[in-house]
Amino acid sequence: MEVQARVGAHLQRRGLRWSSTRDAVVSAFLASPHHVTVDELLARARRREPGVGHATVYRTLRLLEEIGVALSHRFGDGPTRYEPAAGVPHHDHLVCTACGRVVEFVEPGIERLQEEVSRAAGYVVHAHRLEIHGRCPECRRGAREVTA
Amino acid sequence: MEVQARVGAHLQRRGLRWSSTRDAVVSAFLASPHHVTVDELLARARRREPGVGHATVYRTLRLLEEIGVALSHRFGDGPTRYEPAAGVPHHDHLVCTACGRVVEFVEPGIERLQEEVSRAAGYVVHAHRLEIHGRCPECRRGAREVTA
DNA sequence: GTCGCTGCAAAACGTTTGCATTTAG
DNA sequence: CTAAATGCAAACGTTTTGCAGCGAC
Repeated sequence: MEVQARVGAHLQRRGLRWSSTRDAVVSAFLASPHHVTVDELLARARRREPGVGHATVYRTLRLLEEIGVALSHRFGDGPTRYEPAAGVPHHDHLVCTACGRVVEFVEPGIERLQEEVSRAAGYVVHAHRLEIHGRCPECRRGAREVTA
Repeated sequence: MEVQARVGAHLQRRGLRWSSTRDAVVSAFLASPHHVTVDELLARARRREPGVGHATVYRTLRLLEEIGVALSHRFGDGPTRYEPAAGVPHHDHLVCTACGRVVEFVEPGIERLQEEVSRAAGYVVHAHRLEIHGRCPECRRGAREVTA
């Protein structure tokens, strides 16, 4: 597993350890769809390691972010959501304001213009984040309610 | 004052009232720089009406957002920040990851591409939000620390 | 045997809400 | 007089932290 190896290398380099709990959380993360919440991850990790506490999930996710394997987003209100950063090309998000569904998209032109703007302002870019909020096609017909 | 009139009209239309506390908060908001926090607003409002509670600031800000006079942003971690929505053209934000400074910019090409992406996906856009995170020119030279 | 990791509970944080009271209309 | 608005404190949901014990190396 590519990602596991990458995580392992970082842990070793920093004198950190590989535990079965950590393995359960990382595996849960890798097996999850994009934009999972900590609670969803906790439930999945507990299927393998029933005693996992939620603090551990938070701590592990922070580690994965530092390593560059996970990305976090806060769409609208609720809890922070996580997605893989490794092996997944950069993309932006379309968020439905009615049902909460999130769609990913890539628009090279936008990426390029962002680079230009940043360069012109003299910034060294670390990250960027674009969210478009609107009603998705399904929610435009019929009174579907908020689900996610 | 244009904005005050707009707020007044909405209040009347909805059977809401214009109190001196509300006036203090709205004035504080209008007199503040962009991207103020609730705490900053509270401090400023208290200069005129010392007893204001923070719940009132939150409630008033929510009202201003509903009316379309204020916009909220959550850059990175901290508290929600507010800026005027009326009379200020749409813009995006460059956030310095070192000092927290926020610069506004407009890039019509990005706006246009966002519209195209949304239309292609069948979404009806309500809002969009683009943040670019990086080191600002000042923070690139010298080890300036996080301030905001 | 070290020192990092863990679960738990408690704290922290920003925000919202319930309620008794005040106040605008 | 009615109902909206207020301040306070308590509640909320999410995330972080302190700590004593456990477990990897």
